[in-house]
Amino acid sequence: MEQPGRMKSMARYNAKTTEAKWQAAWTAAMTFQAVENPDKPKYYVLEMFPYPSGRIHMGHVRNYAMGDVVARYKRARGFNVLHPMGWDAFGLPAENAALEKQIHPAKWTYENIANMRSQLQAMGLSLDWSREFATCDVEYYRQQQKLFLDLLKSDLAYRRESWVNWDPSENTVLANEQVIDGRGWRSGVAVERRQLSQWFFRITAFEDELLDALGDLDRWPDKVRLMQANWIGRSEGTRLRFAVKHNGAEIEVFTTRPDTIFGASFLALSPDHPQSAALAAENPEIAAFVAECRRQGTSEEAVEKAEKLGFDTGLRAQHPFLEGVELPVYIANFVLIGYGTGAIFGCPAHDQRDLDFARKYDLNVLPVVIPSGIDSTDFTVGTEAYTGPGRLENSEFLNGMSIDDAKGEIARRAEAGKFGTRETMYRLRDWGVSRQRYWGCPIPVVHCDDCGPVPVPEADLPITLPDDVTFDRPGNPLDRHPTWGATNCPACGKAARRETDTLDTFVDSSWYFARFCSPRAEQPLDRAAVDYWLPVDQYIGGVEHAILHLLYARFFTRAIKKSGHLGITEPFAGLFTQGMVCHETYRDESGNWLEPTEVNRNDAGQLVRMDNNAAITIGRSEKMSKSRKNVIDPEDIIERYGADTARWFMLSDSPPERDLEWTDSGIEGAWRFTGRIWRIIEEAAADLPPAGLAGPDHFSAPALALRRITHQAIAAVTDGIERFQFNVSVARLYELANALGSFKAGDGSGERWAQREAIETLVVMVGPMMPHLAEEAWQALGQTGLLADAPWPTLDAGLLVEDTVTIAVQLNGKVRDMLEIARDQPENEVREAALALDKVRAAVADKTVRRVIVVPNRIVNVVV
RNA sequence: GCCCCCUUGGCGGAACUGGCAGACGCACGGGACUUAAAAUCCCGAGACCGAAAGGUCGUCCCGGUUCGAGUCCGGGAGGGGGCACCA
Repeated sequence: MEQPGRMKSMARYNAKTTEAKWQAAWTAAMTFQAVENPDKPKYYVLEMFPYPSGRIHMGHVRNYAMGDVVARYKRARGFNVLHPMGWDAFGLPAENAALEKQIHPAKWTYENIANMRSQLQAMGLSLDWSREFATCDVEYYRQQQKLFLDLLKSDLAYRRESWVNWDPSENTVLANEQVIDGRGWRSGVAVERRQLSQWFFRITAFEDELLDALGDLDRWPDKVRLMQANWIGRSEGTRLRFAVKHNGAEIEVFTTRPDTIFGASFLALSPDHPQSAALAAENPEIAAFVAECRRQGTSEEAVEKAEKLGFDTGLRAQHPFLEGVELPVYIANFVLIGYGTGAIFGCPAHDQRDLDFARKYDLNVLPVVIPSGIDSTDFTVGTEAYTGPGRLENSEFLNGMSIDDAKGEIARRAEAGKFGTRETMYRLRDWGVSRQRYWGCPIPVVHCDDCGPVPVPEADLPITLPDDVTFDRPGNPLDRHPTWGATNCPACGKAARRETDTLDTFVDSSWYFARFCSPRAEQPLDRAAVDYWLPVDQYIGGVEHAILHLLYARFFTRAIKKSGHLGITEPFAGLFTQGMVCHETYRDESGNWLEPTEVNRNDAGQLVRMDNNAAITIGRSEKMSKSRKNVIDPEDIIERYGADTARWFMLSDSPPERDLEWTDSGIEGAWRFTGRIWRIIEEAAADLPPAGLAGPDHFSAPALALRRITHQAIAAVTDGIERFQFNVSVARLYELANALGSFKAGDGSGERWAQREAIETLVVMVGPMMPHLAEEAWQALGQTGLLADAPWPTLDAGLLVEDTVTIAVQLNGKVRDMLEIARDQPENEVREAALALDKVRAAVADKTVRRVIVVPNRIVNVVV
């Protein structure tokens, strides 16, 4: 195969030198440095900042290619664009690297940043690098510590006990992903759940607001808004108190279905419920059962999927509405302590989990909601609970009511009898921000035996991480550092210990977008700068951040607004979530994954191992990942084809929100197109009229036709970018290039002029996607300024509409013929013209025309 | 388990608000250029029947609404995502 760099044809476009040339030109002219300018409309484009893993991957290329299209396009439309870049630089991988490679997390991180920065710079992104920072910069986390103190002041940060995954052999807290089948990923030892005193942010203070405001985020994907709404999980329900028969205790349950109370056949407590603990203390069997439950995973999924298990405590609770009816009290593994009251009443007929449980423990299943049209005596519940609509039966005073009325009636009676209240419950829990790790922002608090936790005075900030730490032993290096933790209480002066927890890295990413407005400010944020730039007009990133990062950032914005750091409520006015980059997977005969570079196509067209020509198995396409070895290194691609080609391929074909399939032929096609554009320009440039010349009054037919195509392309490409359909914009650019490729300019009036117009339009509109090639072409066309500063082409709407239209003529809904007719003809004329067509006459023949539907300029449907 | 999304030629996909399905690209076939190849350029192409003209079928499956459905509604199948310490 021919090497791209050694093409012998007339196209001498050299991506490597050209890209470097224009990158240097943009830097020299400080083209992308953003300066506040109240006279210009601002536009803040932001891609989710990367974790500095050391190398960019194709997901980054796709993300930043999209963001750059928006940034450069908005610049061309006259906006003052802010497009910054930084590093989400704290987190676990640096500590893992420290452990594995004996390299300090800071050194590892900053080396990675340097490497990735140069990789990103090779992409030719229109970034303002003067605003760059990393969240592990002392200056950044110093400002973050101030924000933490403000959260403490406004009572949005607090401390309480909470459950964690504890690895007893490594003496460390594990992330969920570090727990595999209930065991620590490194130690292989069974993980325990343990309570630890930890810091929390009171996100629940904004739960209603965070939910309700989703409705106004109309430039967010519905999917993300729905995921956040489900996450917050507001539900209206009733809290009911049940009296326990023999010990006089009470059990409070929360239910969203109080209407089904007469179908209740048991109560169930979470294993983590205080009463379960009390019972366990007296009964070793219960203690064993609770311990068993704690070995099951903590995620909602694990809890819901596990076999429903219960333990009959022997306690009996009085039914609140049925004298003499007692319900057994179980401890059950499917009741979550974190939601509601940690106790439920079970109505098996109308809840699947309760039904599964009831079948297992042979409890009564009494239907109390009957679907309309079915007699209650005919209605039975087998293995599937009935959760649909209906009327109440078998329910005393509720009989005949709708579900909603019955819910209201129970709540009223419970409130009147003082054994229950209406209540709104949320699934959302406060945000636990404590991490027992080194590589994070130290929490600026001192623990004093007398005063308790005391905030560090602002003047004493930053609390910096000590450099002399080791990772040869498990556990938190801050905790076992010989001197770092020792200090004096800011309140009483007595000897005290520093907080050794660091902040969740989601805190770092909850305000970085605001810091970009004034990255060197002495305070966390400069009000004038954030008031000018915020909110982010277009945020772009992976859908994997749909819930946590975006919800935390929305919370944090509200939290720091309370302290006056900024004035906005919602940080991201527009959000776009891109799809992943995928590639086929390859395995050899023994099932080992193979990299694409280890695989070759043989003469028979089959993929084989490059080293020994052995057959391989091609697996389905999956997200590029190191574990499956199906990765393509962007650096190799940029080295071989150039950044423009890589960017163009990322934007072609696949809709941005969907997954993109990486193929060799796809990148080859993109690369061919760069050559094609360059040829079009080289062949035409010499014969074009000078730049900036006014057009003639009259255009020949071919010139006019080309102008129509040009302006139709302007409309379509612009629309595609505005609607985040870059693949459609790309297709329209191909069409324009195709039209130019076959256009032969003759002596007809305005033909050369129309050709220049079309070529310049192509170049300007290709600019946001392939900026280097476009700059080079712009120069070749005799332009003196930078294309990056050139305006977007102006649409002449008069050239969009043709004089005649082709109307499809249908008979009973099936297309039978076409009708060429002047556009915007009166309806009756179109109808007559259609009926006069031979095919229509033949088909109608002796039948009566019952109806003729005319859609102007589109379609005629003759119904016989 | 619960919640959500997706499904259109050999492939990626296009189709504004219910109005000509398959734009554009990839792969493929034929041709031009070339000693030859590569590159480039031109032409072809949803499937089936047909020499052709033309016809029939066709947007995962089944049903519905409508003059008209890829698009709206109901049911189903297959694939994917999220579910609280990965970032």
